Amino acid sequence: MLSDRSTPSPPTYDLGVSIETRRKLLDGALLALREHGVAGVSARSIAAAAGVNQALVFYHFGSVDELLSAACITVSEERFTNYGQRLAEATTLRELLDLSRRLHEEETAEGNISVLAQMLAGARTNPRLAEATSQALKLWTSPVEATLERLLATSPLRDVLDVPSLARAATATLIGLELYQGVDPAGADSAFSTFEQVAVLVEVADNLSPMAKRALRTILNRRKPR
Amino acid sequence: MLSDRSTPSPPTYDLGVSIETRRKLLDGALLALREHGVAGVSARSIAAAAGVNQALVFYHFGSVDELLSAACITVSEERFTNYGQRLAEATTLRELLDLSRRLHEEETAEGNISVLAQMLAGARTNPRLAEATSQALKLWTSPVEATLERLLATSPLRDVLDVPSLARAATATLIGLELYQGVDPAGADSAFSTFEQVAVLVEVADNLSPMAKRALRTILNRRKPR
DNA sequence: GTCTATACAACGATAGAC
DNA sequence: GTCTATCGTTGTATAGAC
Repeated sequence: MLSDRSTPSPPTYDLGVSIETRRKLLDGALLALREHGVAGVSARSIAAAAGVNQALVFYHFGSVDELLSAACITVSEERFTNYGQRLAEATTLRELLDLSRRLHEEETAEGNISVLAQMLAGARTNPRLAEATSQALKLWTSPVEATLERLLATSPLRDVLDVPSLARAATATLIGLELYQGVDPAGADSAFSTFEQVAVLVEVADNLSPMAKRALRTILNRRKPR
Repeated sequence: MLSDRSTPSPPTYDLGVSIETRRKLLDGALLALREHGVAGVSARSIAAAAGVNQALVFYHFGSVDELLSAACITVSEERFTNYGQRLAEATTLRELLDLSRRLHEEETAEGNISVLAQMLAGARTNPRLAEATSQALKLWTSPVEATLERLLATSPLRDVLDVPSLARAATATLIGLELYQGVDPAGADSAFSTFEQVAVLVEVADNLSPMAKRALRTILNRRKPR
């Protein structure tokens, strides 16, 4: 962000207010998705959440799917910057784990994981949503992937646990837990703790003595699936 | 199953064909849910999939939500029997893991995991679906939970990895991966392999020498979250 | 760019003939 | 129990006034 300039100019350039409206629609889409889910989201419910006219959905984005796609990608891009910087600071698996928990709590509280989960559910039967969600998900996994890659660079687990796959598996688990939350909040919380305990197991394995590491690698490779 | 009796009697008691129709509707609901997702499922799409009249949805189940709920619970109950028996045969974590993979492949192929995922997505904004999905999910986790409980009875991991939570975490992961499959099939596959590798890590930890087990337990307890 | 008005399809749900 | 027919609502999408 550049430092502010003199006069209290209006928030945007005011090209006929269109940019503000686009912004409202993008936010409204996320709000509606969180409130009604992919099953209940519509041009009307989005417009209501955005506080604008329903016809503007089609004027600015052409269709509801297109708006949902744009909203999902936009929010992911905005979050991505924040993520990358904070994850770059982690120097051990333990720090990464602690940081991940905090980031996950933030995103869950803001409803962004919920948005992703709903988009993924819609993506199963809607190619347009699938395309957009795929892009959005890459934005979320890539900083985690980069961090893992860095921290596991010298680990014996590296050629047993494929790093990109590990990042994806973790992402999938967090999304699964988000959905689980809706039907069993207490159970989802304790499941989350257990997920973390298992992650600690990875960390422990990574801190083994050189001899123990070699032994572990042998065992894991012997049982490598597929 | 009792052994068959003499005459080739009709498949059901034929109380005006109603039971057959109910069955068709239940199957149709699952089919429609798999094909159109929770966002696109409707009384009409279900009736089409079932090959019956649309009005019968309301005659037999009162509402679409009610039918979806019944379908989800019914398919889970039917699967539950199969599961319980096969899981009871596992005598080691390794066997449990292999069996789980096979069961998961079967259920994914039949589209049952997809149904569960779509129901969970809908459940986030629909209390009726939430109630039903909660019941259905318990049917899936409980046999896994019982098996884990049995196999980990004497494990040092037992008071660190809460067994019911472990079963839930695994379920959530499988559901998350199912959704991931829709936007990145190759990525989801490799993520699944990694999930299994991590599971093997649990198994390895469980096979440690008594002394190593104690040391591990100390580490894990020290880092117990929350 | 934004609004009102409207076309038209699909939705849940019910009434009534069979 | 099952069907046809239909009501009222809500959905996407567009035309045209402002």
